[in-house]
Amino acid sequence: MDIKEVGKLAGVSKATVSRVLCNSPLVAKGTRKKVLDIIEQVNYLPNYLARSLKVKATKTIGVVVPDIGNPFYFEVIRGIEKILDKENFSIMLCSSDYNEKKEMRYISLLASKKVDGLIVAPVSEESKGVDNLIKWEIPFIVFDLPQKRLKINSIFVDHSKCSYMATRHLIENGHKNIIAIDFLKHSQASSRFISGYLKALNENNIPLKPELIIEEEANIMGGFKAIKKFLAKKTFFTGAITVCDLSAVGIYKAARKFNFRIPDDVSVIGNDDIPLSKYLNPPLTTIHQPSYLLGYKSAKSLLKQIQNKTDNNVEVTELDVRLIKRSSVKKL
Amino acid sequence: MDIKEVGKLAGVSKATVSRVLCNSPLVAKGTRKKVLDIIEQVNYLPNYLARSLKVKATKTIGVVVPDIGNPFYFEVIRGIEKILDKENFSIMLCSSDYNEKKEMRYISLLASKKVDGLIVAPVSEESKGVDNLIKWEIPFIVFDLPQKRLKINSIFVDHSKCSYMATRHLIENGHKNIIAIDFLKHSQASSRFISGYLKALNENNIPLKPELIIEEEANIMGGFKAIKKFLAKKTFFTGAITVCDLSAVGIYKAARKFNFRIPDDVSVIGNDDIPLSKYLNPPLTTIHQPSYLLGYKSAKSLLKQIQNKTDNNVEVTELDVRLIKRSSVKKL
DNA sequence: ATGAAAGCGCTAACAC
DNA sequence: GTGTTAGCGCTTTCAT
Repeated sequence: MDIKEVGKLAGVSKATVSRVLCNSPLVAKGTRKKVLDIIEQVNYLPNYLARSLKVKATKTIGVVVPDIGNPFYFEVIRGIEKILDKENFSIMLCSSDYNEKKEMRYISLLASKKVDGLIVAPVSEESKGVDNLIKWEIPFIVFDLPQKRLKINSIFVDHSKCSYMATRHLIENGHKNIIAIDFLKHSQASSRFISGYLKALNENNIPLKPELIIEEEANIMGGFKAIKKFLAKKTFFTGAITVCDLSAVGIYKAARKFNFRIPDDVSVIGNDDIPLSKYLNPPLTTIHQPSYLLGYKSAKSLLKQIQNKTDNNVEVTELDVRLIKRSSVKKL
Repeated sequence: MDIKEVGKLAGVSKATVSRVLCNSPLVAKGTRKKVLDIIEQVNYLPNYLARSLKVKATKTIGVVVPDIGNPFYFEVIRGIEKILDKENFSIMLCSSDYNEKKEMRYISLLASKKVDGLIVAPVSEESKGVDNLIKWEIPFIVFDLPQKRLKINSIFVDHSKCSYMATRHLIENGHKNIIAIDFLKHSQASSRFISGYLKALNENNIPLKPELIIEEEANIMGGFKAIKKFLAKKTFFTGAITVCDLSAVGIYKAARKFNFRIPDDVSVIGNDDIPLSKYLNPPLTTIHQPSYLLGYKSAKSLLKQIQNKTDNNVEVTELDVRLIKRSSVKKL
């Protein structure tokens, strides 16, 4: 069933049907009703594919995040959804699994599907996918990880600041042997998370022990594995910072399994402050990141970009983070 | 940049370009290379919109869930994503916010965008959106809430069984005054959650007190509000069952705010067993639902449906649930 | 092995 | 106000 057929049944041309579908004022009241009745009757469903091909807009935007299973990104997506829904845009969601190849593939895919724009949380600071977006002249905005090449719309949080604050807080509480659990990089990108950690150690004249740094998947299992490895190597530590709260939960898991206590035996500080962190046992001390806002602002900015094609000035916004003290850190 | 232009640059017709794009064997090796080189050179991006219009398939499926912010649905989506990704399908994600109107709107939207199929967790047992899907002859599968009209592909969990098990467990622990926090219905649909609760009370000769039943949004805030209202009315209770773990967390929140203890003052049992429940303080006793599997199986079944158009037998699968005893219930 | 041409379902410019 | 028509960018017969 297409507009042509609807037109035939209503005794008008397909152009007229199209007009009533688009709410064009150029159609007589009676005709409109006639057409609408037929549409109702035959349960006609417009084909947006055809429409999009013609008008060169799909009213959908693509979102690619590193891990759809992380509540942090969920919050971001909620923020995106909130504003996109208002403007009748749909979301196409992809999870790159912290994999640059996959990220690249998804970005191409979404571009081919002619999304009107993309919101991407790149896996590295030099995403090849982002380079292509520029080449293809597709509106997009990057969040979470700032990209090194400056002139790109982005809104982010300084990850090195997060790890710096966490490490410093631990140091202030008398900790010197602090492990850092970063996310697993599928390339040898430099890590802002580690650089903040280093800075804090440095400022306090604590020599770096490289064996205290580890990379694992940024989820519960990853955090668990990290601790398992440290324990196996009999590494001594009293504090831990993690790249995300989920990894910190992995430490909680390890604590039950290997019989150590948080914070009595090890103090832990997470990063991102997912909604459930405050209800953990013990409530997790963490660095709060404005995840919902990250999504909200990204979507808003992208939409603006899509709507006023003219306005080409780039916006780079850094959002604040703050330390949330709860009960997973003990003073030595 | 389109295939015609690419063809011109490569000195062939657009038909030939299309053939190399589709990996057709009917193109000479040399020609293929020539075309591929140009494509690479000019950074050509195929337009899947046009392709989809022609081949009548979009390689994307629509997913509509009641609440994208609930980790339970996240898990489901992870399961869906897992298998769809393997088959190179994309996901269009929508959140109906437990609102039937919105659910209907999204289903129409996705249908208009010509998704190849839909996975929907309907808000009610008689979803109007689902009715339309049948009319439009679009492949789909329903999960979570079984629909009353039988002949529909679905895979679900019996919610009345969940609440029954939870209530019974509380009764076995000596509780008689048990509140039930259901999700907020925007229509007056009957609730399977409540019916299981009723059944357990009945079997144990505990008279129903209607004032112990409440409907709130199925999230942390909703659970919190429910308790606030009970407290305001000085309702007496020692146990609580909730429609999802997030609502149970709302009780945890209320416990801190209003100074009661879990499980000493009130025992609580959640429902769905989100990944973080075991790390809560105290670890939450709950009914485990196979969320990831729900998504995984739904996607698998939908894909089968899409691929063998012939095979029209419907599959109705009920998945098992089980009580997970942790530490949020106290024996009276 | 390649090209010409029809057509997927729609919109919009143009004619009346 | 309404109809006719030319595309949007692609795939796919049908010729050659």
